[in-house]
Amino acid sequence: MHNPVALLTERLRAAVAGALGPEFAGADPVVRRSAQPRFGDFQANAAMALAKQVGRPPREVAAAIVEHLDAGELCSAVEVAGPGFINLTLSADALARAAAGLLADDRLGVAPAERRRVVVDYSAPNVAKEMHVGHLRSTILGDALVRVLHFAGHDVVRQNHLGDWGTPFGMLIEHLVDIGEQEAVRELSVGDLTGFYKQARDKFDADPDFAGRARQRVVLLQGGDEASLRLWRLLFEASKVYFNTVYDRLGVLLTDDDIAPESFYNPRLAEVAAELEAKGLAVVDDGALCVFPPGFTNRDGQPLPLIIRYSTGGYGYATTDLAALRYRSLELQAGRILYVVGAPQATHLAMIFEVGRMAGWLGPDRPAEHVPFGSILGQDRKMYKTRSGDSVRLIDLLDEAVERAAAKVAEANPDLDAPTRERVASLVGIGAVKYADLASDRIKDYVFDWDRMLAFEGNTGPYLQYAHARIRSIFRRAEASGAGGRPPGEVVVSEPAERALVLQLLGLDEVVAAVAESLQPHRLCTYLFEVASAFTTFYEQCPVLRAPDAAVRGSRLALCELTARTLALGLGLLGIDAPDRM
RNA sequence: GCCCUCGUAGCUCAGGGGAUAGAGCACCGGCCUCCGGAGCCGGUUGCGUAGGUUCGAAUCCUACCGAGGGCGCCA
Repeated sequence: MHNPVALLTERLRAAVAGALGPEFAGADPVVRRSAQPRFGDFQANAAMALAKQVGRPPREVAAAIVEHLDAGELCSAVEVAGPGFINLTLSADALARAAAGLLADDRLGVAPAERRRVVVDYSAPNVAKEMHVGHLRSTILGDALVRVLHFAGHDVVRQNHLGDWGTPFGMLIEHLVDIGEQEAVRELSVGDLTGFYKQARDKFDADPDFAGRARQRVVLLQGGDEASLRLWRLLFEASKVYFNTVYDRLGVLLTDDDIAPESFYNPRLAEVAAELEAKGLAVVDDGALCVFPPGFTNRDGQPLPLIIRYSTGGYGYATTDLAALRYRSLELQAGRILYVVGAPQATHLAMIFEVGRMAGWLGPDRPAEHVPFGSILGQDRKMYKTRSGDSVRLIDLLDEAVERAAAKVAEANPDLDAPTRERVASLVGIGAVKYADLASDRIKDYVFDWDRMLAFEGNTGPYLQYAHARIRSIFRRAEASGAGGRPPGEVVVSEPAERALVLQLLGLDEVVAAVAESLQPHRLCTYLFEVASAFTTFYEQCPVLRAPDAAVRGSRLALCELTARTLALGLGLLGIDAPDRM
């Protein structure tokens, strides 16, 4: 245990119980990083609230807590300040011991969480349809959350809920028949999905004959017609090839094993409908089988239905979503089910979850959570589009990112050989796009801006990658000078910049736990940026290679090592690679 | 009409019960012959509005204003 907040909370908790009686043993001491250095490293803010409860002056309560506090080997100073804050300053020894602990720990102090099976639904592109910026957020956020949850110690099950079923497939299959199987497969697998879909759509709208064939084809397909299914599989497989090239480019963890498409649930739809009916939850309304979860109303204030079975007898996405929810809960045995899906689907998912609870598939011990996110906007504050008004193809966006990054990298470091430069450009370009997406609170829309995301200054991916590469270069230089960089020495914390850096490095456990709980990767981004900032100050004020003596030099190299590892690990949890040179 | 989300510095964003609200960019003025400026220091400007809860509110609640989104057989 290297997490100072956790350590101090434990000690303060005992002190509160000692000072005020065992009935207060459960009270949260409210330990936080201090707002300013003159208030110490941490502060415990519980005394004011507790004073109210026990009817004693807050400073007196704070003093009593301090009196009962056993933190001698942790703190060099403990004092009551202001209205009743308890300011805690960690001793240099405690900081040095904690830093040494981090250095010896592959997990850099991150304590494993109580293991749960967490199902994460994300990405979910549509077969025979282009991946665009909307899929970008779900894919990147989902990937980062999967990595964080896994590292935190959970058993993560990825679910890529591909859109591969429904009415559009009639027209897509007929279009495939029209242009020939080989040509269709070629177009789709190389990524000309926009053209393919649009042509089918145009014919559907313009040609009544084609539209009729398309409708007929849907009936055949959903009726299990083998010839139609074979054509449908062609579409599916070709699209999968394309999706995998995009995923590969993006560097996300999704594989074919994670694909659980809509069609996977087809055999379960009738079952779901029957179960909801049997439980008395679903009723027929206007010929459609519906569930009316409480609390949802339509325009006219009437109860809003979740339609389980259309009056035509077909099933829609609501039923598929319910079948998926049931599968994840009962068959995958999920302890937590996450949906990384855009904010506009909030009402739909809330209804799905409510029905899931009514059906007994969800409960307090197995919750489903919507992880909503906002839209990507252009500089005009409207949905990010190309100049011609089309949605931006994800693959084009990634190409442009790498191209722009290549120019930046060539400028920053002209000495890199061509293959390295190419590799670094890819890591920096993709990293920049990912980081820009992850760095602000996901619930808000964010403004897409190439210049800002690729800047080497500010809270950006390239800045953090650069910070990491620069630290690695210190070690290369140390080794080249023959003085030897490794193994790093024993940590000694004396300078203010050193203690600030160590304090920051000790915060990883907290932030990883916070991200795993709140599902907000931007907190990790903020943390990493603060690590890099603290390092910059340290590097500015504390000579490393030209330190006054070998012991100080060894200690500072150890701090460099810890910082580099923290940055690399943290970026890795966001799905971003940190090259050793760039 | 009802519901959801958002509104913090000129711009892009953190902070989401605790002390004097921060960062990057932009602007102005200084500094450093520095381990690859990821430079450093100082200055200017801000919590949409009005109430309420609280020892304490940018943070929680209510209303209003503004922006975006959703609201029955598409997914």
